[in-house]
Amino acid sequence: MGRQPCCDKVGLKKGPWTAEEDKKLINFILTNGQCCWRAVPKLAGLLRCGKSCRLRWTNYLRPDLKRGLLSEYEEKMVIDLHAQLGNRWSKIASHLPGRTDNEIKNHWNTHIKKKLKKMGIDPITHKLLSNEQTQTQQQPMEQEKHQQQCFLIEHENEKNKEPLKQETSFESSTINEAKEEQQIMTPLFDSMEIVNELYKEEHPIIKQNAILAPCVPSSSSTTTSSSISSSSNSNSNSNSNSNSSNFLEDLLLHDFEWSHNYVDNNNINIENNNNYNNNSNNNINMALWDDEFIRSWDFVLNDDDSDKKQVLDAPLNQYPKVIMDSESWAYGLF
DNA sequence: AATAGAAGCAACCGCAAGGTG
DNA sequence: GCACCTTGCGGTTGCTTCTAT
Repeated sequence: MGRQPCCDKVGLKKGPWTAEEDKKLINFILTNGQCCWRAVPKLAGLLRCGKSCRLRWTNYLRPDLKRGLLSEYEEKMVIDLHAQLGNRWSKIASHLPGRTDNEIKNHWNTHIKKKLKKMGIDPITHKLLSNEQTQTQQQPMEQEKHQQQCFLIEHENEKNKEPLKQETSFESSTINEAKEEQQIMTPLFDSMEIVNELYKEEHPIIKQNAILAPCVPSSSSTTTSSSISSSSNSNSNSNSNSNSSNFLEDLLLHDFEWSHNYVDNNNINIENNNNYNNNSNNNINMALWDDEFIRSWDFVLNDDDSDKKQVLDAPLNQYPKVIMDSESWAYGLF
């Protein structure tokens, strides 16, 4: 007995999602919440299979997603978690609020893997590659590798003396989890330290608040440098609503995570942040349901704004990725 | 300016796990 | 325990964009 396909593929659309499809999906989930994905396309009027809708929502449309490149700290975490968990991207993603398994997987395959290889580190085992391998793969990098090895040995010794403070919370939780899961791999070196060097060597330092999309109360206008944000500001003044923080709750979106507490991200040093493992309760980087964000949903639902209409006609992926805060999220789409 | 190749990433596919009757 | 269904996961594909020549 063959397995039933997830959907009847005849007549269903594939490939990149259009803005119109996105809008339909968002509208549907806004009004109905996340329910049986198989039924979603039919009810939402989409010629997609449920699987595709779920994927689109979880990987791209979900409001709590961060956009843009992984920050330095996030990348460190990915490497460290990968050393412990292997290719279990969803597990890794669960430690990085706002990031999807797909995103992390892609980033690993396109960026981190290369960097590690370049440094003579096997991205699978997180151990140093053998001399034969590294000689054939990267003779020009020989000197760099030697420096790396020296660094590793040096810091391994330092680590024995004094553990790094910033790692304590994160490591304890991940290690506990890894124990529960009968940890498969044990990295030879502390990958956090490996990556510290990695960044020294070739990765430009990126301001974290530029990547992590800080969210501030609407009274202090956020300047995330995107034209999308600035255009939304002018639009948002007309329908500002002090009660709007309850707007989505009114729509009974039970599957969403309701956050009422702002954290002033300007004062947050992510390096010292121990809340990463607490993402469901203290999502400090994304205060999702701030006024600006709610207004953007308002716009989504009331799409009679002809000014934005023309933007809707082009597929989303034709637009450059921008640094998104919660305000610009929906305006980035619409 | 044109073109080829590389890089990046959204989306697809198939399988497995978990839930339900 | 079985059959069936839905959801989640990880590997892979293929399109778009970028970069080098």
